[in-house]
Amino acid sequence: MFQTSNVLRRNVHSQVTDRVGGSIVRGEIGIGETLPPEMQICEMMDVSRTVVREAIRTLTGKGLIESRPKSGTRVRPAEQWNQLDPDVLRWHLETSDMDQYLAKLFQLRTAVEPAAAALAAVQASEEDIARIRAGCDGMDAAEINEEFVVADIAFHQAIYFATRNEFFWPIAQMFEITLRQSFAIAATGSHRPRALIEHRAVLDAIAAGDADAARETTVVLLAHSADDLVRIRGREFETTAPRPARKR
Amino acid sequence: MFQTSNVLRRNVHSQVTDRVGGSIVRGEIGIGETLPPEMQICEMMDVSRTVVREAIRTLTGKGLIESRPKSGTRVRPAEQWNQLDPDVLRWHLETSDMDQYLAKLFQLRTAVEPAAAALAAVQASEEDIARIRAGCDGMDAAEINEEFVVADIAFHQAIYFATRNEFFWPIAQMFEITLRQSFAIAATGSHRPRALIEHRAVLDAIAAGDADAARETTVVLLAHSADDLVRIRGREFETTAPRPARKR
DNA sequence: CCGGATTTGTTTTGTCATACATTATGACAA
DNA sequence: TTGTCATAATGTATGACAAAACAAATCCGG
Repeated sequence: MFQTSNVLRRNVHSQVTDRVGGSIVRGEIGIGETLPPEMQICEMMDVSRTVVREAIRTLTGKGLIESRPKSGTRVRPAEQWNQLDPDVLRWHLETSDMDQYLAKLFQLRTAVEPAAAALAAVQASEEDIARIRAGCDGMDAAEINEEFVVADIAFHQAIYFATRNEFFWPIAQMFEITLRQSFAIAATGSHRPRALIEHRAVLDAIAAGDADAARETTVVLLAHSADDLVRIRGREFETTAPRPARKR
Repeated sequence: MFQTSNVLRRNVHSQVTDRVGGSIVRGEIGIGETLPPEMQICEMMDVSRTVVREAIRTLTGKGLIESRPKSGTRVRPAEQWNQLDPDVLRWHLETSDMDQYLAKLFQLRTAVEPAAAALAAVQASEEDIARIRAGCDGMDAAEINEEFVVADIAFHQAIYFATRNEFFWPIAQMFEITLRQSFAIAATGSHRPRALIEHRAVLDAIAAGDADAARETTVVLLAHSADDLVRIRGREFETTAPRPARKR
């Protein structure tokens, strides 16, 4: 329990948060179970109670646990965790593999991003559009793979922000984690030109205020990205997306 | 600054969290600005530094602020807040009006819920389906309006949970807040029978494992719900949804 | 003698106060 | 410009006490 992460963090309470949070997400403490009393955790980790309590407050804020005098601090049902929180996400990634994460992320993107693009087409300000365009230009100018991925991610994030609906924003945050974990997701080689064209198509639709076009171009873009992913990672992703113009 | 909320909470640091968090979401502290030093907040609210620090940790955990020695505690860009966090949501609701909240929530639901239903059709376990069915039955058996809304919400939440993709779950959480704030959103009078039929249709599609049917029935259900909302609240909602079978 | 309400006790979190450590920032000096 | 140092803020530790919740023991009426 409370295995030490190899990541060195600035202050002590962040480290404790990391260890306890990791243990919970990893399932070592189980839903509904109570963690050890604060004083015991202090001894286990050789830190003061101040630090332990602040870590507990952080985790409480993320919805992982809840405390009551006498009865102790219990792990809440996973359905109530802030699953999109960067830390929770990171702890998940330390457990489950990248493929599974990417599959789930793609399920979410397939659900949300077309609608987000449509919304952006209606709601985006000049600055929002400039930001999306900057992403495109960045992909264009990218020389190494890493620059390309960074610009790509910035492009997609900008679309979520351009919806002017803050409930879409946490999804954009998730790309940061993806970024840090893997640079191998970029469209490689011959696929890059096509990706660029498709990104421009989305940009143009949003800039023109054409919601339907924005949605459809995004559907195409995501479908091709999924194909690339399958090719790279060698695994089928259960998106259950309405494929753009097929049987149905 | 730090206006006292009329909500009485159990422990002191929750109250401080409420006041400071509210001030930030309300925009009284502005992005990038630093809040007063901890000791000053202590004096302002007449509490110990322990309490203030734990409140700050909570808010840090929700992505609202970040602290550094000497330079102080600054408000982070709203794009990095955990906008789906129940507390953040509540603070938003104390500021912006319910109509605006409902409109944005509906934009999100329109984007996500059809895909979530489709995913659920593929992924749901027997327990998941039983849970969805329980929502339906609850709506059926409901006598007063309040019971109907509770069951309705449980139904939709169950669909998100049935996706077996935890990234969809925080959206289901949002319904709790809606619930607490307003019971006037239910389908009223003559609309209730139709709502029931449409909910059953979604349930049947999911139970049958038919992803396409689940998606389409959900689109219809949401479109009609939106119509009801417009009728009740008297306001047009910008969903930019692909209307089911119309011009386009 | 029994059953239910009440009291008391104990454990754990919640709050306070104080002292000191650490770290960034900005001013001053080389 | 660069380096050093003072300073002001957050970070950490410790010890004490308050409050709450659960459980056991106790009291009292039947």
